[in-house]
Order: sequence, then structure tokens, then C-alpha cells
Amino acid sequence: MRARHDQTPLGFESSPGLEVETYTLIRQINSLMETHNRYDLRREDLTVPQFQILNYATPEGVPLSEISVRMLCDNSNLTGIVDRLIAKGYVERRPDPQDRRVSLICLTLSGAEKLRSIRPRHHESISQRMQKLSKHEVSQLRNLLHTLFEGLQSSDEEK
Amino acid sequence: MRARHDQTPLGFESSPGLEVETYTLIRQINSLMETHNRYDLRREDLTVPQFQILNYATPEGVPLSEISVRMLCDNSNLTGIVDRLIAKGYVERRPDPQDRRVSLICLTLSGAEKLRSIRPRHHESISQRMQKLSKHEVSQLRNLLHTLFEGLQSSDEEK
DNA sequence: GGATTATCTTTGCATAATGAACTATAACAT
DNA sequence: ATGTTATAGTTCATTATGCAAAGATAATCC
Repeated sequence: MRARHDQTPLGFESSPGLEVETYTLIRQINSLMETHNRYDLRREDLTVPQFQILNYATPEGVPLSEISVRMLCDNSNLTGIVDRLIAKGYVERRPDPQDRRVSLICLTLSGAEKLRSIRPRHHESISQRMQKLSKHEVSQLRNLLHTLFEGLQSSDEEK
Repeated sequence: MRARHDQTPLGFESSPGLEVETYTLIRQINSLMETHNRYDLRREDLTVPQFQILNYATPEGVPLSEISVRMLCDNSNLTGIVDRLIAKGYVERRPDPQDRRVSLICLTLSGAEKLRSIRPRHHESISQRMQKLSKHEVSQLRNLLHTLFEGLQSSDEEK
């Protein structure tokens, strides 16, 4: 009566194929999760990327480009976001005495305090949204995603 | 000796927990895949969202808000992207005779031709990037993601 | 029927993201 | 040492995205 579960996951029209369907689900889940995150962080006067940078910053300071590598984005993104975090008093820019090209992104006391107050609830919220999956299923999912991620990364490295 | 596979997937600093780690992988994979897609579509003079809208448009026309529901984004996003697709001649806006509020997004002949020439290669490219996973693993992954997606959607519906 | 309420789209503003160009500094190579 | 190449960060232009507000039209409620 039906080969699919119950409805075509939205995202592509014609005979997507299993891989495309899988990727479409990844896109859609990512989108829904981000919407939730945005909504949660809104009350904290933080955007999603702002919160992310906050998570990478340390009191001692981290080079901006190290953050951009970890966030898989371009340096030029971060300039503006860091500016807004500085305006809110959560991070500072400090020159690296070792290398005068780099500016270190330093978590302020206020930023560390903010993180402490937000992060546990935020992680809790993410976990709750995955309750439809059992612990074992989440673990299985993690392993599959991990393999996929490594495949994508290694194929990128070979130029 | 090690509870984790081999390295903490980047994305959060302190004791992420399995669910957060899994979500982080979803974000990272989505990001890498989108980068590939952007690169692929670049040669076709299309952006990722432009290509997506093209996939939802039909010759008969689809209401803009139907596309935004399927793309999980706001109506207001699409206005500009559709404008650019119109400028490229791939879609048209036509008023709906039934309901004068809606404007139908219609795929032009040129747009349909473009799609025909791009889509197979694009899908092929996506499949290839997932080669690290066996057919069975992809299927397993799809099922887990599908469950997760449905859980997220239903929890959204209950306001 | 007229008022209220809901829906569809666009507009304006703020934030974000990519890519290319540019400045400054560092590392390297002969 | 000097000239070349590489790296770190910013700036700018274009595109995208979300949210709030507004205008037009439709549906609903007495």
C-alpha cells in the first residue's frame, strides 16, 4: 500500500534517491533545530552564531581564525559577529604578543557568567527535542553521522 | 581507554552529551554539504536557495507561501530570491485567478530546461559524497533521521 | 451587509554568510 | 638581506534570512 513511511519528506520533487532523501532530512532537521535554538536564545539577547562564538572563546583568548576553522566558516563572517559580542560586553579583542597579525578573542567575566547561565539549559533543550529517539538510536545515529562527516572531510582534504 | 571513537567532534566545549554531539554533527554535515552544493551550482550561475525554489516551481504555478512552507522558511525570504530567478528568466509571477492575494510562481520553459540539465548531476554528486556509508547504512541513517524529523515536527504542532 | 478577523505577499531593518580585494605581518628561499 | 610567498584579519558587495509592520484580499461572525 505504501513503500514510504507515510509521506515524501519535502525537499526534492522527482525520484530523489535514498541519498538525496537522506540529505534532505539533514537539511530539514538542521533548520528546525536552528529555529528552536534561535527562539531559546532570543530571551537571552543572543543570536545563534553569537552563542556559538561565545562557546569557543576562552578567557585566555583564541585566535579568530581558529574559531572560524572550528565553525567551518570564513574569517570574514566572524568580524561582525565578534563586534556585536564586544558591544554586549561578552568578549574582547586582544593582540597576540607572539604574532602581531592575530587578534585573540577573549571571553570576559560577563561572557563566562552568561555562558554558565545559559549552556546547561540549552543542552537540556536540545536533548529533549530528540526524545523521540531512544538512547541507543541516538548513539547509532551519532555513529553514522560521524562516519559520514569523516568521509566528507577526508574527501575535502584531498584537494 | 577511550569511550569516544577517536576525537571530540567540534562544536561545543564542555561535556556535550550524546544528543548535543549528534546535533553538532548534523550542523557540520549540513554545512559541508551546502558548501559542496554552492560550489557545484556556481558554474550554473545559481545559488543554493535559487536552485531549491526552482525545484518547487511548476509550469502551472505554485503559491509562494506553499513553497515557503515546504522550504521551512519565511515568505519574506522568497520575495527577493524569486526576483533574481525572474531576472534570470527561470520563473514568472502570475496572479491566481481564484484568490487575488496569492501570486503563483511558474517555472518557465527555460527554467525547466535548466533543471533538466542540472538535477541529475546534482543528485549524483550528493550520492557520491555519501559513499563512505554503505547502502544499508544510508538506509538506516534515513530511518533514524525520519523519526527524529517527525518528532520535531509533531512537537512543533502542539503549539 | 458591515465589522472583525485571518491569510498572502511585500517592504524595511538587522543580522549573517560568501567571496574577493586589501593591509599588515610572518615565514621562506636563495 | 631581500624578494617572494603565505597567513591573519578586515572591508566591501551580493545574497540570504527572520521578524515586524503594512496593504490587499478573503473568510467569518453577528
